[in-house]
Amino acid sequence: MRYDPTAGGVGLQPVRPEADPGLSERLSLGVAARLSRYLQVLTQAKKMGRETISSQELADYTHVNSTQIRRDLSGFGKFGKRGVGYNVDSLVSQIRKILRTTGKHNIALFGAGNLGQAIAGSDIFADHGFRVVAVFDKDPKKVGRRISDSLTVRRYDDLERVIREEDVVVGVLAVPTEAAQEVADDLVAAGVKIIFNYSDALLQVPPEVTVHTSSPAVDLLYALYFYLT
Amino acid sequence: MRYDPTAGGVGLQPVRPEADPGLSERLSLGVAARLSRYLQVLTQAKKMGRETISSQELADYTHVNSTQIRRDLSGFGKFGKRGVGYNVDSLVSQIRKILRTTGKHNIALFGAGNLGQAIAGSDIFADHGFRVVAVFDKDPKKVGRRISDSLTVRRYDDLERVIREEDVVVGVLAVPTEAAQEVADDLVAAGVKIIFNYSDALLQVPPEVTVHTSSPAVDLLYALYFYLT
DNA sequence: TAGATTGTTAATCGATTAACAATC
DNA sequence: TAGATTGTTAATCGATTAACAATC
Repeated sequence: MRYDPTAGGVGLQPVRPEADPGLSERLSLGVAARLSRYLQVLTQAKKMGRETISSQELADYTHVNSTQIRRDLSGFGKFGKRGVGYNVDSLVSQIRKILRTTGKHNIALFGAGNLGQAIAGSDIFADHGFRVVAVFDKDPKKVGRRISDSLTVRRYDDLERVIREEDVVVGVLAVPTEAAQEVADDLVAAGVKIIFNYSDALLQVPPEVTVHTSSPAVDLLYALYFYLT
Repeated sequence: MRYDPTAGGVGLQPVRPEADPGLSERLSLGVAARLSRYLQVLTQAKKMGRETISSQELADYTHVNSTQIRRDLSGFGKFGKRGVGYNVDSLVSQIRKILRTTGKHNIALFGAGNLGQAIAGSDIFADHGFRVVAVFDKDPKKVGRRISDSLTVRRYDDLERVIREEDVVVGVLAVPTEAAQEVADDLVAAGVKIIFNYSDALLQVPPEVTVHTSSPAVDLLYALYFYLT
């Protein structure tokens, strides 16, 4: 592909030193990253009513080489039909099975400002089995406010209890940069292992916790370089 | 690294077949992607008052291997000091020089809803030399509304003129999925070559136009896989 | 049948890692 | 000096690509 945002492919590491030759072998980071991206495009294609899709079309949308895509998929079975392509529905469920993300996963959202409301109101997460089950804000004036049909802003002090009761696995930070580290610390203390950071804070977390920082400017810089040269 | 969002590294392609051994050689996609990420961390580290940073710290924040980082940088000069690390300020300007993104670049934002307002109000873009110079919305009720100190929502019909007059190089779509393709078409017609898409639409654009679709759910799915296994 | 697209191989290229001398 | 960290090499592994037979 010409432009790869997850060009994070860039920067992969081995996952475990020991071998596990069975079917239950853990995916490499690269394969898992790419399968996730195929899933996103397939989900959207399904919404648009597409029944089949070719590896070339998937390549156009994901910026992953079409041969690479066919190879990634054929490693798990013969999902395609020659001369036709892949059935969208069936490929979605196959990849979900491979990624073991067929279940529902609960998210807690921090910050009920513009960004928080935008996230709560969108279905970018819902489409992939993630559900925002709680929204927190430190501003007492916002507590109790209705954010969507099913969400009301909660008191920040209830964080630990809510995370336990609602079985939250991911914390999403839509708070000001100055507040991000404190929320991250509280999430770590509450046992959350995945943090999605929309602020530009550099978060300090223990090694067992994964932080993903959203950085649209990085993608723009990258795109711009190839535009300028 | 354990977790690579730009793991887009995943899916890189050769840029040009011909060789160009001079100093003006174009960066490979992987290198450009990684340099962009170093820049983001360095910019934030600078904000936090850090004077030096080691390749190991950069590795922790970017999820790129520290040897890889030292190698990427040493390809352009000896920027570090043994036993000390890299000077943050000087590394920022070196990388900006390499990426040729020292100038200012103008962005037009589409959609003045929650997400659009969040983007206009943040400095994620501003920190990297991008400036939102115009905000558009199709809703007549929003036109004329003040979004920030310097931004007022404009009429969508003025798109072409504004893009020309303001020298806009990037269009950011913070519009509903249904509206995204139409805006993309109009941007392409106006000559914009980089589109940043926050909707989950699968945009159809000519090959010379680069689309980056923000997909937080993809990153979550990926992080979740390694959490579950 | 003809056209399209998968599944797969083989070759190349770049990323990743460990290791360590150089040096601040 | 002692400790830390860069710059660089060499080995390995995975991504990328072209090419094409298989087959829908």
